[in-house]
Amino acid sequence: MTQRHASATIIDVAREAGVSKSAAARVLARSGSASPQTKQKVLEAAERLGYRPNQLAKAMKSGLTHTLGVVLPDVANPFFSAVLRGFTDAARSAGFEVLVSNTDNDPEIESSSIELLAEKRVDGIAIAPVLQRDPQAIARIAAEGIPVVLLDRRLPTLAALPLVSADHADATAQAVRALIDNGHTRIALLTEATQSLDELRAIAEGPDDAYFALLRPSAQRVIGYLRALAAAEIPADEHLLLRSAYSVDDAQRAVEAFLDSGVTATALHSTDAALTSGAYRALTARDIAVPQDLAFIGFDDQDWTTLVRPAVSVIDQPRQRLGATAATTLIGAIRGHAPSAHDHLLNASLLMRDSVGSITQA
Amino acid sequence: MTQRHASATIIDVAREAGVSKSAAARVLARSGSASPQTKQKVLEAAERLGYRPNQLAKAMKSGLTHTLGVVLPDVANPFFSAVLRGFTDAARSAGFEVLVSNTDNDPEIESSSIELLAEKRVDGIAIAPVLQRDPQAIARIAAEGIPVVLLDRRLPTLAALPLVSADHADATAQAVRALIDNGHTRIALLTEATQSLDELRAIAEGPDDAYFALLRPSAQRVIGYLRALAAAEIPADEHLLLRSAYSVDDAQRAVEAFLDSGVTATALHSTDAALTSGAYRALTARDIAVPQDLAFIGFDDQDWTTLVRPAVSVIDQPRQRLGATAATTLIGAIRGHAPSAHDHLLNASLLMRDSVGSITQA
DNA sequence: ATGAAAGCGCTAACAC
DNA sequence: GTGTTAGCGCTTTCAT
Repeated sequence: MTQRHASATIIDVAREAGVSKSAAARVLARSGSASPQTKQKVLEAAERLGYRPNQLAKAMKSGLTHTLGVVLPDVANPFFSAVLRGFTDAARSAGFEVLVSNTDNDPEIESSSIELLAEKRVDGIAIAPVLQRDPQAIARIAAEGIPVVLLDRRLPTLAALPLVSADHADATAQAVRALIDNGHTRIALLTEATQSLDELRAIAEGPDDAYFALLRPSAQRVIGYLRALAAAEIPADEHLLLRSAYSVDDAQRAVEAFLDSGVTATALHSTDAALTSGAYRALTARDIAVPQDLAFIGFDDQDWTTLVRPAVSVIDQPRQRLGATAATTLIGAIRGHAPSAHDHLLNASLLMRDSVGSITQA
Repeated sequence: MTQRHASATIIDVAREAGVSKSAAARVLARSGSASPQTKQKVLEAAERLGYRPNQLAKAMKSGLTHTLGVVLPDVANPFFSAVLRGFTDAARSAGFEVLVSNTDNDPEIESSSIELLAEKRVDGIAIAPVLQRDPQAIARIAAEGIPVVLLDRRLPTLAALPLVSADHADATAQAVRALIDNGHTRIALLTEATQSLDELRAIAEGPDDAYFALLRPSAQRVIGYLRALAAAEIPADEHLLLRSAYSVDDAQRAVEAFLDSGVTATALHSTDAALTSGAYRALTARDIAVPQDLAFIGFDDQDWTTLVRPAVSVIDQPRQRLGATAATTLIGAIRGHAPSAHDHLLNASLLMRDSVGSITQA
């Protein structure tokens, strides 16, 4: 079989330099010893031939490809594209390249992507997993000892794998506390969580952190809301929990319905980027004056939040840092030959802009 | 040397099945012939052992990694993240995985990225190149016969390489024509091109397409503007060419300065995503009523353009399709063993929304 | 139909 | 200090 783009091999270099294969290999890999003359002859020969080491061959010997895999729902989504940026930056500065896959939240695609990455012998994989009951592919590679880190979300059945995510509950709690500090007590929350208020309250109040940790981000955020309210002794109100599917349109509908319902609220916090866009659309569609009629805090520092007026206050997740942390965690596990132990919960921060006003005590 | 994550090899499978290595290889690769019994024994053994083909070894033999490289300025930039999405989708459906690199428009990073991809023996590389005078790394891999396609921009010294990009001149011309059709004649253009009006006009009027093709996107867009004006017999006016560096802030400053200058214009078109954000900021800062005081057409279908009011009309580049086309072009070149010949200029489209009004003829 | 053997490019003992 | 050799996992003649 002829090689496709026959570039010079170490053998070619050795022949050109008039030394043995291993002599050439030694100087090219800066390992072992070689006389100055040999060194020079080999280096010159390599230069002349435009020698380029074949990392495939190196990987076969060493078992290390210096390649990381990252499996995400969609790299075109601003959140994940920022995560990917952080991931590739950290990977590259440690000498790793990265192979990306999109899953579109399809479990089939996810598992085939993971299999492919494993066949390509990546040294580790970061996955923002599709939320499903039986993530076999992930479980399998993890069991085989390939370093894996979960991104953004955890799966109940994979509780043992390290997770890198924002501290979702705290993120939302920060927003709610800020609203409370500004005098708000009727605070609506737009969420895609589907659990009942009672169920969520039980978790929020319960001491069972293990159970909490297995919740999806959306639910953890509601927990943060409930805890912030409780800390301020503000009762939670079923009617202030606005439910929406994960889509801009549905979020808009949900918020419009709420605004039309007559339920009173002085503030609104949306707990996700898409929901935030939908909520904002609803506010404009219903001509709500922000922050006079309603204070508003969105989620994720999207471009548009500073382009509109008033500029929208948001909870900002450290997106790039999430990616970078995932990469370094993985690399640590690869280097340390030990499974990367614990979770990394990074703090989100509140970017206070002009969409929140103070309520003067009556 | 011990392998890192020793997964079963074809030898293990052969032993488990009680056949020879080559027998196992044949059934596992569905090549050559094997008796039904052998086939079954091998398949079962593979299943039992959780055999996973080692693509590294396959690649060593075949010289094909089924991996594509893509080198972009920044995957977190919405334009490039969409391009990347299209690229990975097309790659994956043809059985290729993709390795990404960010360059931040740094020539050093670009060339080292390319070298690394070449060392990993990717089958082809798509590059949105840093605009520089001497792109040695690209020239080198291209000379070695590795399939390369340029994305979005061309380099004068690499005129021979195929390019996949939007038809920049036509994109801008579409916007300008739409403004003209709505009665505008005083149309300002925000650009990062640095050539003088005379220089650009010479190219716009000249028959020298070869020279035009080597211009950077920003300049090609101005050419489209000049041609659209010329077609309507509207003279170009130096004062209507607003110059800005490639940044939101600088664009804002440029537009604000223009608005403050007293030069009259009834329409503005910004020729890039960042410039569009900056221009929009300036319009809000100066309280310009759009479209009454000024018609506005932006560039790239960014999220916020439909969140603000009035919704901003934009020129939309087929971002994902650009990426997908780059991938299929590359794959064609890989399969055909022939250098992918010609360019692909994809058409942008005008998304007419509410930021353009008609001028009633006086 | 099946097995033996060579070889892709590289590294690492191991002799000399 | 240098060369010989085996082998990473796989495909592919080539005999049998």
